[in-house]
Amino acid sequence: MPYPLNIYGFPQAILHLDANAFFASVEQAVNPELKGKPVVVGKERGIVTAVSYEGKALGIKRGMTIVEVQKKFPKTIILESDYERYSLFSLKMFDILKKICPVVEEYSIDEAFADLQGLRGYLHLSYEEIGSKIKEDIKSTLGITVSIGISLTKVLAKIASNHRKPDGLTLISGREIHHYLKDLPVSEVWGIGPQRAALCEKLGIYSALDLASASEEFIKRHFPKPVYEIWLELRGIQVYPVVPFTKDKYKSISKALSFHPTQDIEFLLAQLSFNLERACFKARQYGLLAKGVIIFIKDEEFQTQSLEIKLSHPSAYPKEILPLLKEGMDLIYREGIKFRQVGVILTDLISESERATQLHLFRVNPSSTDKDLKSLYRAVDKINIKYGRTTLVHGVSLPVTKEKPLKKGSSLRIPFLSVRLS
DNA sequence: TCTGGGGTCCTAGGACCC
DNA sequence: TCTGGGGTCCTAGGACCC
Repeated sequence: MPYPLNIYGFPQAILHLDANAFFASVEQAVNPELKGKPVVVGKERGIVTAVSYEGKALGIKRGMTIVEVQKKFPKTIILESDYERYSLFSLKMFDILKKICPVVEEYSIDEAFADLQGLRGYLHLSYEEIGSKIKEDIKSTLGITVSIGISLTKVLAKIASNHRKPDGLTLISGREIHHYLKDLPVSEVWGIGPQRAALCEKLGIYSALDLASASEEFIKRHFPKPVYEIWLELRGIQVYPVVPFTKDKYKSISKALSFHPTQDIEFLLAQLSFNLERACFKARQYGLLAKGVIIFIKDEEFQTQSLEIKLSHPSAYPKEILPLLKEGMDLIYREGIKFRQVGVILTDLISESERATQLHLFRVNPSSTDKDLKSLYRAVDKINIKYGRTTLVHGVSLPVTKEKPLKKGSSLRIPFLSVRLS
């Protein structure tokens, strides 16, 4: 098993931190009475979004319906999720991590990577001691446990943190890699999903070690680039860097909702319009404008069709964009076929300030309609933030809001906006 | 759990241009 | 006018992640 690099120690190291059953753990930390008991989060959605380890031991899994849990495991404590609380814990958890290792990539609400290169000498601690310290600090401060993996690359660090949990600490050095890959199904490697796993199997690759042991030439011939990168990472060669910037800019913003399959074009357009409104609302909240919009529809067989529309100027205003989407919809809608989802993606996002600079550069004054739109939507946003997101919608979107009417809601049409009064 | 929503990145094929 | 090769850019659709 040739591992050409990094077998003599740890010239570089990446740490992966994974909070265990995060949402449920936070609830248990906040309310000590829940400790040691099966706890499930997700009451408001009707399906399980997180399960405490006590619940997992009983056999409760993510995605189960709440009703099923109540019936089969009546002693389970079922809670609504509280994202603000989880975000706060997440923030504090990452702060603790950053205090010890400054180069941190916040990967998701409950996961992070850290670059440990050079830290041993600086902290006078071994990698193992660094990992232990992080775990202890998080446990004593926040009352939750995390699993930590340390290895040469992100992919290996992921495997390490996953190796023992909850509350695990696993180091994988270069010369130990094959021990950890030997019995690991290839489908459990980060970046190998169902499709690539199936391709692996067809080629006689079953374990992560099978993949790592294949020749470079073989990998390049049979797999797309991402798998080649994973192959390198499995062999201890860093491809994916730790990116320590907090993501504050979106590259795209999408909104889509599923519904019972239908061919009712009015309804599909309403969905499209409603999704556009939601996406634009989010873009405006972030001060972003889109230069392009993609619309997509999924039929009953989950086949997707999409169409990209370029905007003549950056916008986050449904009034301007909607007519174009209607035209686009005509192009991808097929008569006699039922669809289960339509969605929009705002792409090529730029910030409003960039837009302003561009206007300045080209000595173009924002037209009065531009300003009107801006102030109109500013007012709309204000109302929707205060009274609920479907208080003010475009008339076209109305069939969607009718689908789930607000209590005591009635509606009133004004030229292109509809007002729901409650 | 045959399929929830919101993201990112990759790729194959066509258009267009020397 | 036709043929050929090669680069770049764009678009639609996949695949994967949490």
